[in-house]
Amino acid sequence: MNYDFSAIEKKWQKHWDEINAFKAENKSDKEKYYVLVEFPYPSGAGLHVGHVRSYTALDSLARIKRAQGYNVLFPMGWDAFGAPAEQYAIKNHVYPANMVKECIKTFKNQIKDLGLSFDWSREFATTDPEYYKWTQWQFLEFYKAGLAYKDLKEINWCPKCKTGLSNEDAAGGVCERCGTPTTKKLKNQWMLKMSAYADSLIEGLKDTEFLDKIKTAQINWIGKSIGAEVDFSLKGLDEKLSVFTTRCDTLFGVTFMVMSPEHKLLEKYKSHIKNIEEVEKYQEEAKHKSEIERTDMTKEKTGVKIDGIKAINPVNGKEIEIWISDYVLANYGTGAIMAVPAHDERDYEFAKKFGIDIVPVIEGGDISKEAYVGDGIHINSEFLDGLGKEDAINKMIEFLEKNKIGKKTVNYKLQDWIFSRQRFWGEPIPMVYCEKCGWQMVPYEELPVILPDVPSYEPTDNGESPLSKVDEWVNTTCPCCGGKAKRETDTMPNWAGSSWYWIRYMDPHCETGIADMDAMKYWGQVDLYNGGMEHATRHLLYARFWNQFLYDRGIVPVREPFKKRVAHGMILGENNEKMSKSKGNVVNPDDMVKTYGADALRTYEMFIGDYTKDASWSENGLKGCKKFLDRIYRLETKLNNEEGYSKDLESDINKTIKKVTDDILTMNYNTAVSSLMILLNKYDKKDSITKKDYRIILQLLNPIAPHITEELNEVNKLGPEFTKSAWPEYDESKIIDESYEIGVQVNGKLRASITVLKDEDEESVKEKAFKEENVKKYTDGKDIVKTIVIPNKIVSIVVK
RNA sequence: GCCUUCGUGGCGGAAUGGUAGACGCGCUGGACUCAAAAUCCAGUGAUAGCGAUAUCGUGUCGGUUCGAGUCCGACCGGAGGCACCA
Repeated sequence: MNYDFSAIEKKWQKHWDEINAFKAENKSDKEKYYVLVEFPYPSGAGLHVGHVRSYTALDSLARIKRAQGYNVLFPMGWDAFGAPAEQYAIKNHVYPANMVKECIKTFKNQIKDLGLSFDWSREFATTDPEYYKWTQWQFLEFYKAGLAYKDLKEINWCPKCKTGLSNEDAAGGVCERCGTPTTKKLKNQWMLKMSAYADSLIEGLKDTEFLDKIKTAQINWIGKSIGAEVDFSLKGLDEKLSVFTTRCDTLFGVTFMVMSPEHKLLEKYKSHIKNIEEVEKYQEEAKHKSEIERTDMTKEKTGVKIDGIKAINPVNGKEIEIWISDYVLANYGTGAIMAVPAHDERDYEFAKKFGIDIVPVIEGGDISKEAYVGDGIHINSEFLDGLGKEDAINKMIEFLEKNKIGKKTVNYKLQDWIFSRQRFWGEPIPMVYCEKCGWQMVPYEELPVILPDVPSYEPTDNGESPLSKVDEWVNTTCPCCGGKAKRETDTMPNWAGSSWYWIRYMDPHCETGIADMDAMKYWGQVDLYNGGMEHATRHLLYARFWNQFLYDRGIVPVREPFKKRVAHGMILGENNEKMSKSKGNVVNPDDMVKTYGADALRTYEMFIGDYTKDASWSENGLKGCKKFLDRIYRLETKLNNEEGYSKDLESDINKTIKKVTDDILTMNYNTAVSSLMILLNKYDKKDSITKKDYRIILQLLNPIAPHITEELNEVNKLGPEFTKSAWPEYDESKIIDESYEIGVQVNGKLRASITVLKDEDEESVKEKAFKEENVKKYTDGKDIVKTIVIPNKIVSIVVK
């Protein structure tokens, strides 16, 4: 159809800009609604059709909420620190800030072309000094609270990126950025004491409406486990080796102990170890293995027996061997375990390989074949004999605590957040080191610590940040004594800027704090937060931790930042595979907007399928949606001069108002679009429609296809602009049908269908059912066992 | 291995335990046209039949129910997450 959709779209986008149609006010009598979509990384590749999907989805929701009288905050900004900009800088030897500016410009233009109702007056980038000033300020808050500390730590190290990584960024033993297997490296790092919030992060989930799978992912990541710490004394030494166990009831089955190769006691008692060379060789090997190699479960167990040191089992005084093996992790529990080969698969495998005793203490299974990990009655366990698992654990803890050889303990997989990166493109950590005074905070009036330009953006081979080469920046004076001091040259991780950005949106230009308290109190929680599943355990956990900390410091008024979290599905290529340049299946939203228009692209992406599930792209599907909009356009030729709704459309119209409203607010966009298609089909069957008929279908479609609907509403003089109109209500009395066509089943098989009045008398419905020829055919001459009439639904006849 | 999910036409996908396949794509036939595109009309799960209709049909096998895509159990397959966490 030839109408100039590009001109129409441009016209309305310009108009909305001019009248500030989507500006959210911080002072309002209206009820607030805060919709947030994760801000994008403005990469050079530009917008992806996946962005269009989630942005449009939340946009249509925001538009309805506004029309329903809410003061809606729907902001957009840029998460612009991080790898791609830095990679580009390294390659082209340019300061990343300029490149980032260019990318943001492109991204923003692409987003603007889609007619999304973002409040652009609140836009910012995490790389703006006005923004990262406050990121640095908050770091100092962590420091003041004792939750930011520098520590010599075994950290995850990516040999390719030459930087340290948090545990979250090195999940699975590979670097999140480049996929290189990570190794361990001892390094002085800034850490945030996230572990202090482990329980609080689990507890807080109760106050959110996250999807269960997101909650589960977080709970698993935090990995809380309740057990006991038990002290084993070392024979002939005034020393004890502590272990953490969830099964202290199996203590009588302990036949050896295993320390991680990194365990501190190995260094301390070096002189007592007769085979120290062998031990050190093993330690060296473990160090050079990548995390993947170390945690590969299919590999055979390895280990070295420590010759010269033995432990005493505290419950029975038996002497047991101590081994070192890399299947024991240094950073979980105490870094050492008590091994119960009879009832633990890993210990069993180890014991079998090295010929260590296996003593069963729980009845069941056959320990000559495998470790028995099931429940059962305790045996060979003196005072625990005859007890079940729960009782035995309780009794043992009581025993341990009474004899001061152990206590009940809780352990978490969640570690402190490694917050240092030896990279250039990140927020400088605002700390100064003075030989005399130690670590000092950069004074508040000197914030932000501006990221300077450097001669080279590459990470250095010695594992220091490129910033360390900028002498005039590094060398400074100590805020405490005024003497010579050096700046911290590590930068913050990519996740820092995104850990509080939703707060800044509430008051983006605030100069006295991260945001004004009144603004934060007004906007409160984000009502709906949309983002990818890949952020369920990283961004979302960091952000919640950060916010809970701010809450505890009295800086923000709410403890949980996000009320509801939803995740969109991916848009795959036409070949059902993830879109990628190498597969050549990337669809560029710009091209689609040019060819079919933003409205058609938006409608298609809403229609493509279940919002939360992956869907594959189909250009024919997009064409179909363009056709739908063309048909909507053509309705103008059918306008008559009658008032109100057409009588015969009233019921359908009211039903559609209800359906579209409910569907969009519950994010069932595909069925919202389809119900509008159904309504259009009804309109098309008629010779003419009224202005009111036309306006309502345009208004219902407006949140999804905002430009063309405004245009048609205007040129046909149907009513005020939709951005200035209240969302329509439906008339309950009009959506009730007067009659229904219902099925008649005989012995569960459909044999006929009859028309009945609403709530028609049961006897009369039965009568109609039995009058049907095809029903008679299956019931005549048979015993009618029973007849079930479900009002307005179905008649079910059972015969014999 | 554990956890979470999902299995419906040629395709994307609809279905509060109540007439499976809405809506869209594609395809077939027709109208309009010199022709094409666009548009409009009709048809479109499989099998049999001119047809009314019948049988089969929501991954497989069972179960509950008057009635199961939907609930329960076992299994098969795909996707995602976790995984030597003591």
